[in-house]
Formats: sequence, C-alpha cells, structure tokens
Amino acid sequence: MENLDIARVLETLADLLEIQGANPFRIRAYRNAINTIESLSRPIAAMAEAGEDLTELPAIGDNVAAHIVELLETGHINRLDEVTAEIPITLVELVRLDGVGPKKAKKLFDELDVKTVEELEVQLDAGTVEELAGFGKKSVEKIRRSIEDYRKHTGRFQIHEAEQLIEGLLRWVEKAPGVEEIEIAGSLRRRKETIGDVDLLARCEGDGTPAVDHFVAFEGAARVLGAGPTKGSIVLHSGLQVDLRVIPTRSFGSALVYFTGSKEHNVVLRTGAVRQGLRVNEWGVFRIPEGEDPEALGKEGGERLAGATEQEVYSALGMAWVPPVLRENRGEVEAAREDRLPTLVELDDIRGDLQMHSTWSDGKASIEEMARACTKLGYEYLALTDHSQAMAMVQGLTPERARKQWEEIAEVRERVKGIEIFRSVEIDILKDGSLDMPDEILEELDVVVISVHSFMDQDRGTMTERVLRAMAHPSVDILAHPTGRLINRRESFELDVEAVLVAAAELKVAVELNANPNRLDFSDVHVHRAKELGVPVVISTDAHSPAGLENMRFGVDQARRGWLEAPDVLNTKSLKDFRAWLGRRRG
DNA sequence: GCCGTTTTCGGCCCGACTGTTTTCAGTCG
Repeated sequence: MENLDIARVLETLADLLEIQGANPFRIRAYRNAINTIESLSRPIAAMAEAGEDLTELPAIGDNVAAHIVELLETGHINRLDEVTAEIPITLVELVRLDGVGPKKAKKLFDELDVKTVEELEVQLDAGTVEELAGFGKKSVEKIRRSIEDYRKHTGRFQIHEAEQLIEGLLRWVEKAPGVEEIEIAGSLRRRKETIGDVDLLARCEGDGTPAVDHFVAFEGAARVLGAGPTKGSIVLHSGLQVDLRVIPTRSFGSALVYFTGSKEHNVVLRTGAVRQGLRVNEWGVFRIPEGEDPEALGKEGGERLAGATEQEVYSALGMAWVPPVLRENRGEVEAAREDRLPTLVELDDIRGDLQMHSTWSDGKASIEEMARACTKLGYEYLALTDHSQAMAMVQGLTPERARKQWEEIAEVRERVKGIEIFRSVEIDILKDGSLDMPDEILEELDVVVISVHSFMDQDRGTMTERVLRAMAHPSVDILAHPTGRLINRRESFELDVEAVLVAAAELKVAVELNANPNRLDFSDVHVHRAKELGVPVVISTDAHSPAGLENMRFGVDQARRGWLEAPDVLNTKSLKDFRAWLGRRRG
C-alpha cells in the first residue's frame, strides 16, 4: 500500500470524525499526520515492516501509528468501521462541495437523510433544503452551482493550464485603478503540479473597491462569486476560480507569505511566532506587549516588526527567506531557522536535454530543427531519443532505421556547431523486462534511455520485476517517466518505487523527471527520495517539437519542490563531466 | 490526537466573508 493510499483512508476518517462533530484539535492532529504521510519520501509500509517506530515521524503519535499498522496488516481500520456504522461514508463527497462543510453535511443527513450528492439534488429540487435552519435561498443556489462545478470539474487544473488561463486576466488586472503591483500567490507560486484556484495580490493604497470592481468586470469571468473592499472572486469560463486581494504596501510581504501558503507552512510559522510572543497575520508581524490581549488590540495591534516584504517577515521570525516551492511543511521551517536551506537548482543550471523526439518517430520537427532549437537555449548537448520499434504506431526505430538515423545525425553534427548530439533511443521495456533493441545497437548508442509504454496494467510485483530487470541491463543509463502517470488522466502504474530507486543507486542508473506538465514523472516526493539515496536525476522535456523544449522550466520547478540542488541533477553537468558519467561503468 | 526552551496536562493560527442572523455560525484559505 502506497503512502497516498494510507493518507486517503485517514483523510476519510478525519472527514467523517469532523462531520460527527469530534474535537476540532483532534481533527487537526489527523490532518497534520496526513500531511506527514503525503510528504514522506520513503514508503511507510516498508518502514513499518522493518519494525521502525512510526511515532518518530512528526505529527504521528501512538494512535495514528496504530491505525497505519492495522491498515497495512488487515486492510482496514476498526475505528473507521465504527464511524461508518454511524454515518455513511458517502458524506465525505458532500463536504467536497463548495459551501458545504461538516456542519451542513451533518444537518442535511440528520434532517433530510441526504447521503450523496444525488440525494442532495433531489432535496434541493423538492425545496426542503431551503426550509432548514441555517440554510436559505442563497445557500441553496450556491450549492446548486457547486454541484454543477463538481460534475464539470472534479479534478484540479494542471499548472500550465492555469498559467495560460490567467494570462489575459493578468494583463487586465494590471490596469486596475490604484494598483501598483500584481503578484501571483497560492499553489501556482509554489509551482505545484496541479492548481485548485488562483490567488492574486494587488498592491494598492487606500480603498480597494475600484480595483476589485475592475477585476470582477473582466470579460472572461463567467461568474462573480463576491466583491468587497479588499477581496474579489470570479470563476472563469474554464471553471477556474481566481481570487484577488487588495493589500497596502506596508502589509504586502506578510500578505504574500500568507496567501502563498501552504496552509500547513503558515500554521507552523505562526505556532513558532506565538512562542516568541509574536503574532503573524496577513497584515504583518507584531509583538504583543506582555499581558495584553491580542484580540483587544485588533488585527494590526501591538508593535509592528515587519510586513512590507517577505524577507523582513521571515527575518522577524528568526529565519531565512524560504523559497515558495519549499513551503509545504516538509522540514523547510526548521532548515530556515538553522540556515541550512538547500541552494535549489535553477533553469540556468541546465546544460542539456536528454529526451526528445524527431520526425524519425512521432516528433514534429527534423533532427536539425531540434538541434538548432537546443543551441538557442544555450545547451551544450542533447540526446535524440526517438521511440523503438515496439511503438509501431509512431514508426519506432528498427535497428536498421536506427543506423540510418545515425547517418543523418552525423550530417547534422557537421551543420550545427557548438552542440553535441548524442545518439540515443527511448527504448521500450517489453512485457518481460527485456529491451526492444539488440545488444549490438545498445552498445553503439551514446545514451540509453528506457521506459514502459505497454502492459501498464500489470500487477505491482510483475511490473517491478520487469523494470528492475530492464534496469539491470549493463547498457542502460536513464529510466524515463518511471511511473507512467498522466496527470488528471491516468494513474501511475503499479510499481515499487522504493525498490526501483534502491536498484538505481546500486546500478548507477539515473532516473528521469519528465518535464512535460502532463507527466511531471517522477513527482517531487520521488525525486527527493532519489536525492536521499544518491540517485542522479535527469530533467528532460520529452519534447516532440522545438516549442516542447520550453517545458524544461516545469521540470526544474518540480525538482526544486523536491529540494534538488544543481549537483543532484545530471544534466547540469558540463559536456565533459556528462561524458565522464556516461563512461562510469568502464571507470 | 499530538506535543514539550512554560508544560506528561493543557494547550493547540488567524482573519474575511457570507448568509441568515439580531449578535453569530459556518465556511474558506
């Protein structure tokens, strides 16, 4: 069972307990534990099996540890069974609706026996919901729209989609009256692979009403959810929600921290602040005088220590500025306090791209066009990785065609100077773990990239054996898009990632972080684990056109989220050093 | 339910907005 599976079960338990009206601090404790599990780079199942004490993990105590062990051993949690005997498990889907929280879900169940979204719809039509205390005409309308959205858009937006969807809006908001600066906050600033909604901050002195009014008048807004003096909220036609907050200069930094999140990061910042007699909110960092009641002082009461910039906010809290990509409560706060944050890899560090396709298989551009595009990006090298013959539908390379391609590569090398073009193939890992190319070709390739494209429904054991066998071939350099996931479209196939990484360390095989925003495979947590185990990570675009090469930045962002530094990333090496790495087995 | 530079018990982040309210509960981020 994967960490995310365990997290999901515990999340259901937390949601149900919350609906039951359990102690809110207990609920928070569960959610903190869930965050730990989701962020953990090692499989918790393996830790449990090795007899490690799970309560050593932050936010995991005796209770949750016992739940986890029980879940791993028996496949279910007794406590969850008890709860579902009292309230139906399907109530968790009601809580996912915008405007319906645990209290309202409980009320709907108690009063109207509503257990599912479908049953809620029936009651909405019957007019019974409107009659309930605490509900009214407006909340019924809001719930109706939420159900519509829920049906239309259950998932989150991918990062590149969100970027594109707000392009026009950004240009529009910049022209808002009184606005001096616009910043993107939220998960988009943290560069998460998927985005729930977009948070924008506008720096603006005085009354924010004109700015908000301008914002909600955007022609691309399908719906206006709210508009006040400091906040406006719209939904674009795509279903993407965008919030705008108007913030004065003196508070812009603290608001940026606050709205960038993550929520978990903010909670840790504030908890630490309280201990130092400080209060942190979106308006600044304040020292609360001895014996004073912060409530009575108001939101900007006490002595103002910081607020205008993020740097001064973190500094007032006694720590280094934390890059947004790290703000997930995965140890970054402690690292910032002790001044040992990583020096994260940057786009400029990248010296080459080690996966791309040409018209020899399913690419849209010639080898020469791809090579020239790479020189424009300032790269020192590239690997041309057209598919192998198992990918017949895209005219994958047979051994014969591979040799022919090498002739063309030789010609292009003559015409395009200043960049090394490595002969490579993205070789299919066949059903049984053998490679889709004979050894004599493998030996003549400069870079051997392997990946799974077929029989993705194999069970975990079979798939893991298959990948391990392929990696063990002595010619292999890089395992590409290791889990095969397509974000929002296809789950990862079953694979023991930990076993693959341990083997990669031993075999000196690199793993890919595929920079295509549809894949971003490995994930942030996986590449973090690779780093821990000393497995080199390659960030490749898998480009099928010159434009596709631009996706490198998404991969770098994901690598940064996984705490990678330039030395952890193989394609930050100079051509000379990368060549040396390719010869690693020969010494 | 978790945790400890004040604590093994008693705390646990903070504010805005909305809608249904007549002083506030619920939801959200």
